[in-house]
Amino acid sequence: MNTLAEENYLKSIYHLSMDAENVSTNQIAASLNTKASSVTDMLKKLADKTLINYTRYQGVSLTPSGEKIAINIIRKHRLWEYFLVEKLKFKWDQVHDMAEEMEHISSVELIDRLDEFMDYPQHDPHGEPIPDCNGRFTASELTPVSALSVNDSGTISGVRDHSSSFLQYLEKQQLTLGKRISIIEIVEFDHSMIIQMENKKEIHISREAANNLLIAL
Amino acid sequence: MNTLAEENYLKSIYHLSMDAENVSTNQIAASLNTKASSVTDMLKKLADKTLINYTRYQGVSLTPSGEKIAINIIRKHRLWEYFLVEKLKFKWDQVHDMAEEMEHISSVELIDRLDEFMDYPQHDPHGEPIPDCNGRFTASELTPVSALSVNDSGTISGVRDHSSSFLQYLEKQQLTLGKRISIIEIVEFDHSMIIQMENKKEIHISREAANNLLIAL
DNA sequence: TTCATAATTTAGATAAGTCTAAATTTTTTA
DNA sequence: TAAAAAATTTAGACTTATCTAAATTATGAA
Repeated sequence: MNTLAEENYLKSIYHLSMDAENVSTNQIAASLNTKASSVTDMLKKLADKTLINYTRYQGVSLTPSGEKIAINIIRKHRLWEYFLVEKLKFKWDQVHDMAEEMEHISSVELIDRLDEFMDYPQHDPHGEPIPDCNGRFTASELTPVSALSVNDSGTISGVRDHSSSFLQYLEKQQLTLGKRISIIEIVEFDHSMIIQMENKKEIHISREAANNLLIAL
Repeated sequence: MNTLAEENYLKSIYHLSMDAENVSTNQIAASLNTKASSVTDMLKKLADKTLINYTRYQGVSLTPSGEKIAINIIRKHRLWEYFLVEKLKFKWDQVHDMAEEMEHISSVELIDRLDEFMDYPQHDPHGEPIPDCNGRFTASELTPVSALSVNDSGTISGVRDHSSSFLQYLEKQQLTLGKRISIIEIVEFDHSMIIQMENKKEIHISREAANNLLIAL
């Protein structure tokens, strides 16, 4: 088994690998709120266990076994988030920190039964896909609202920013998962957008918000 | 907040305090599978935090704040055990190790909502009482079967030994919580007992088993 | 293409929790 | 009640994961 710290490093490397082939020491340090020197120490340890590919000064990538562990942690995180929202009625902006602890509960059978109990959900409360018990999942093709043009429309299906301030803002504007929206106007000056909800209500959102709100076309 | 190790020490001291006023270093070491010297180190630390009363060579007891923490961990342990059995359909002999990890999830609101989700259960799957959100609970008066006399009867309401071997044995004999039994005969030679189930079936159990099976009269 | 700057690694230290072996205190027993 | 035995504590060491400060390597701008 792996320690809690090791699991957090693997998860962080996995997430950072979405954006780049190789992940840098500083990126990991920033994402885990530690110092680069601490990261280097841990990278050596993970490389010894062949969970990552690491050459000094060159950044790292996950090996197949490292990736498997990372995906399993992410599966647990997302299933527990789903549980917290669907069964315990938490709001989508409240569940991250709790799931951060729960993702380290080790039992495989527990998580498989939880999955079954909730009827095999496909997405967590923020629209992220939930890997199945074999680690397989399809990262659906989502587009940021900021990439749309006037008259385009789609269904809100995810967020890039999981901060509670952003999630609470969306909640207040009723910009929640599953809602259909269409683009009414794009303000040339600051790239803010006016969007229309199904109930015809119009909402004005910043470029920043549009960039972090994801749509299925 | 307290570390995982601290929480486990407090819980152990709490349980051991059921049998004796003051708990000894060796008792704690045995219950946590560590060495007495490690226990001494931790006792100093817990005493510094005023979670225990400790004088060298004299054993320890919990302070009110230490007891509060211990009871909270036990509440979490028992609620998660209930969840695992009632919602995820685990057997009563499978849940201890999982709950041992889950009891350290810190969120108070999480555990209170879990309690509500399950409709405020009073007992865990082994018959142990579940403290409420204020830490209050009534340790019901249970009698070991071994203390009964011929013709006495009662309802199986708890176990002293939580080992999976004992629990599996009980399950196989259908000696599960809620079943009514009565004493038919006590064998003088080895103090084993012949008991009768509601369906008239007779079962022969050892003194050892009778000692670990608890009855509400 | 060289040199300043940024990124990364190494060296050495620290804190938590554990251990073994030795020293001390308490308890038991003769 | 004094010695032997048992229980407990102390001393010193180890591991994991972290840190700061210094050294090294890589990168990018002139």
